[in-house]
Amino acid sequence: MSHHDPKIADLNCGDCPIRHQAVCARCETDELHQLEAIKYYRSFQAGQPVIWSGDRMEFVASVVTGIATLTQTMEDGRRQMVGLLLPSDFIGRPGRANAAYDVTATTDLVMCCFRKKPFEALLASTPHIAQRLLEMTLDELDAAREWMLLLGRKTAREKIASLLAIIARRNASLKLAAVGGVRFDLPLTREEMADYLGLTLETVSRQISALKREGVIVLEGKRHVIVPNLDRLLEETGDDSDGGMLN
Amino acid sequence: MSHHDPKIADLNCGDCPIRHQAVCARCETDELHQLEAIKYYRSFQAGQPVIWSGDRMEFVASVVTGIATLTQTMEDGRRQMVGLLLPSDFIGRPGRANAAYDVTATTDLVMCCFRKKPFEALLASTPHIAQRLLEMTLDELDAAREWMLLLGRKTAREKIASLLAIIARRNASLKLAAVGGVRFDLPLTREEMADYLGLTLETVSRQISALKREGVIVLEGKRHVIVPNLDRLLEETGDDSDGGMLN
DNA sequence: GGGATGCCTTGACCCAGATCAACTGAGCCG
DNA sequence: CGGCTCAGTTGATCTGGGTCAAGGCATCCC
Repeated sequence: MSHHDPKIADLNCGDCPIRHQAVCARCETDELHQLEAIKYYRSFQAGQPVIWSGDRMEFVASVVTGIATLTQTMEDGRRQMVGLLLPSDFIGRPGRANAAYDVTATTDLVMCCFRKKPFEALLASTPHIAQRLLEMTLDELDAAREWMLLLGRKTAREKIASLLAIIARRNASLKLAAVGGVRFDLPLTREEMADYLGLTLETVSRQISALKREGVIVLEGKRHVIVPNLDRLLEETGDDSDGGMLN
Repeated sequence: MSHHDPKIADLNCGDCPIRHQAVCARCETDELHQLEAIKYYRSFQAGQPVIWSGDRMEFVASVVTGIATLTQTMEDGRRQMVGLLLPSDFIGRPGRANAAYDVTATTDLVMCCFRKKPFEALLASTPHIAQRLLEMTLDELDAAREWMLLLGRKTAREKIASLLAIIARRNASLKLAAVGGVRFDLPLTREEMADYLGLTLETVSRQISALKREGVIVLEGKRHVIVPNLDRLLEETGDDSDGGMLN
């Protein structure tokens, strides 16, 4: 990883790729300096655990690059992913000493960590940080509730289509819906998808094959997906067509 | 309802039953006066809709007494409850003009509403309100994630046991786990339970019958539940025995 | 009283998705 | 090169919970 980010360890907040999306988004330059004083970067390789549920957490953090997952595990091994953390997403909970979920890096990951105690102090003294964190938490709550509908009521096919649509949409917005369809790499293994969707990996595989067979998606290798017609995919998600204009 | 709350409409915040749990929990008396200036009460009868998803919302609110539900509906009628709102819980999202979910009163309900615009102004100027709202939102996010595990991975029996345990625990804490077991009334119909748990009402009914048959619970009528042995019920939830010491 | 309605229960049957198992293919290492 | 591991696919079979259908039992209203 060090070859693309040779200096990530001394990255200046002003040059940070998530400067305007993360908890620090609303900070003025002086507020940013205060955050800068308590931050440090940590990197993880794809597949590495970041924290185990129940571990003491000495920091909170923002994802800078890469993807992490939040999962819960039952004693008998059943697993449910409860969050997918993308760049700018926040990890940890102010006011809580121990992690509530397992956090794992699914791709190479760089996190911007803040020591917890001083961060909590800043939260109390810097409304811009508290406001932004509230806003982000409300967004996550909405996402969690949307996921509850998926887990409780959608069919396997709808679940897969919904997951692909979420990833596709995220990439479509960046890459301006190129002609010839949206294309992206799946950041998750079949098993991780299964844990996210409340399915088994076999069902995930079968449903992906079915969508491929019917031309809704095209696969290049196992991980690279091409969506020739995004509306077609969206129809398969079970959501109402006009993506519900909130806000 | 008016016979227990003859003067709910001019209740003073100092006498409010949720004074120390709701968004206002941390407010000093002067801050409370500011909230008091923009508040008004609204009552709903059991079964009444409070807001429909997509409706313009001119207020945010706290539940004072009674229970409300948050549900999402798909075009074809599949429904998933995504939140159960108990006294002190917060309704609405600052910064959002339209409701994202259907809100329904499942019992007679009294809400303490704040006009949205001035509430948002107070949020920005009164850190005690913002802090409390952040804390409450983080708690709801945790609850939503726990529910994701239930929806994605638990069996029908575990789902029912988990729901009963949540309600039982809430009552046990109040009524100091009386000898002879916890007892409570179910605040939800079988169908509402089904919508909460991602099941059908028939399955809910069958699993409740099974728990009754096996002596895990005792029913008095359709709605009154007695849990002779809370640990026994907890074993059926699938959660790890030592309710995971967070915080 | 009797019909209507709402909530709940129970039975019979079915099917979507889980489970169990075999197999492919790519990368990796000795 | 051959064997190993890891990720994914596919088939055969099973089953938990859904679906469809029939009743039960209060409550309410004419």
